[in-house]
Amino acid sequence: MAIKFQPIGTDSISKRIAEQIRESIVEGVLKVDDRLPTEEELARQFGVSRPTVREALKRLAAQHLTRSRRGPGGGTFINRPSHQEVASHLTTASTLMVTLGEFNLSDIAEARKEMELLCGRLAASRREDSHLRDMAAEIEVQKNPELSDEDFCASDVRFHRALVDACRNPVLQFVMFAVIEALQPVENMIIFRFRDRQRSVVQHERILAALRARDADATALALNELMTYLREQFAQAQQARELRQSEGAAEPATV
Amino acid sequence: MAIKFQPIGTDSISKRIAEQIRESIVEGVLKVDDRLPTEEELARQFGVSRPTVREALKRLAAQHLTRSRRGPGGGTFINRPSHQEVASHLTTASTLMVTLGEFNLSDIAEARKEMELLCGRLAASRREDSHLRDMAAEIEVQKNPELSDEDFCASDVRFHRALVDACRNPVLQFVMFAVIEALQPVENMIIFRFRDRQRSVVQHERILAALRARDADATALALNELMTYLREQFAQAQQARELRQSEGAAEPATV
DNA sequence: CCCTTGCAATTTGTCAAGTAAATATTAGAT
DNA sequence: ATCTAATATTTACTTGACAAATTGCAAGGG
Repeated sequence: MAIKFQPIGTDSISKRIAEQIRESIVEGVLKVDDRLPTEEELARQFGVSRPTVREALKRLAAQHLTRSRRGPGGGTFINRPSHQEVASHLTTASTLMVTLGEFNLSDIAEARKEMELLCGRLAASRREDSHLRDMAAEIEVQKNPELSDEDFCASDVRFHRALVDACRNPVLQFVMFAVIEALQPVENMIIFRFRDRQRSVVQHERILAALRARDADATALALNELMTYLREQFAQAQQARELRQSEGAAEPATV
Repeated sequence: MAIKFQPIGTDSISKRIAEQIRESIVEGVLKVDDRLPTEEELARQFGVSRPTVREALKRLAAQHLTRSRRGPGGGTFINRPSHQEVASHLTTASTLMVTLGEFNLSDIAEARKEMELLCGRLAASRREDSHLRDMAAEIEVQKNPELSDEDFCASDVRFHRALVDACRNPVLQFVMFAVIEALQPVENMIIFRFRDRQRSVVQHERILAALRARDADATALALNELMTYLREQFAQAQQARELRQSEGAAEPATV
């Protein structure tokens, strides 16, 4: 008898309570800014103690599904999921997956290349003058030779975010922000010892010119060159990092 | 005096504790499968009570950063973030954002079209025979006229997942699963009253044939047709839904 | 009459101590 | 030697209480 019984009460009470409330939200029973009953009332309704209810609410709060305020008129409310919060959540998750080696750098770099190419093509026809201004401003920043590596990298990220913004599709923006941000710490730590700033700036200017001319093919071409270049640098950097790590592992005392 | 005072200790203790532990994880102080001290010990170290520590741990558990087991040798451990868990998290978040109108359908449909086209192109050169088999199997399922609308839709999702799998980039797979899944409930509820199954199956077969021939352009062409067709159906469905909603709002008693 | 100040009520936040349940280890029994 | 039962450890949950924050109202002063 190798029947697969379904696990019954394996999930903890607080988890099941959180799950129940979450489902009420996605099914529309609880709407945005609705107020839940007080913790005491919830505890009574679920037939559990208040700390248990609180643990469930903390689970939901950790997912930005609810917020709580003290005092009269306070309580626990259903949150509208904001792009930023969910995106930051996604970003930290993806960053963690990179640092733990769940995704490797070349996979992310490839995904970024392909998706940014896509955004670039769309942006060529949809960009507004404001996007061009933002990108031009970042290029000016990047020309400053006094800039620290970190600041240069931050400006680079802003440039690419402006590019992605110009494609005017919220879903692509959402995803790309996470991908770009997930790569940033690595860029910060690794890339710049190999990277030629001047070359990046020239590429950025080519991209900007192509976007200004609303030329999708030229945009894709310039982006493709930049991304290919970046991927090479990544590969180099990753090799260097792996080398350093193995050296560090062999001789951990030299810290 | 319009000085902007910075909020001081506004964050709750449990939140700050969770934050501190989370940072230890991302900074690599705590590694995967490391065991945290017992709740009692943590409470002592942080100088707070055990329920407070527990709330912090529940926050982390909700993000799949930790897991807990009872008994000796039990405790709280650092989780390796699994693709599936994080993806499911992302999926529910994006589903919620769709249902709450944070993203609209046409934006998602466009993003899906563009990204799936991209996956298709990559898949043309990278697909394995196993992917072709999976897709062929789903097409066979879809040919069965006895199939319920729901089952047809589920098979459709599996077909597209197999297609995305064939591009062999974990990051793209990760993102696409969330996008495809986020659209599924809507497809389930709306699409099929407008959709011609036969036509979908024919398109699927064209895509499969193109992939089998490793012809990226043909794959993209076939996918583009299918996706364009789908987007039209979406637009139609959305209009119908909006119409129904406004009617329902005008006459809410007829439920 | 209006504005400020302070008090009270409400609700989340935290604490304390203890019981229940699960599970790995160890000792014991067959 | 192998299976079983006791035990210790650790999380899961309960009960009851107090602290802190925030809002609304009311009283007092201009």
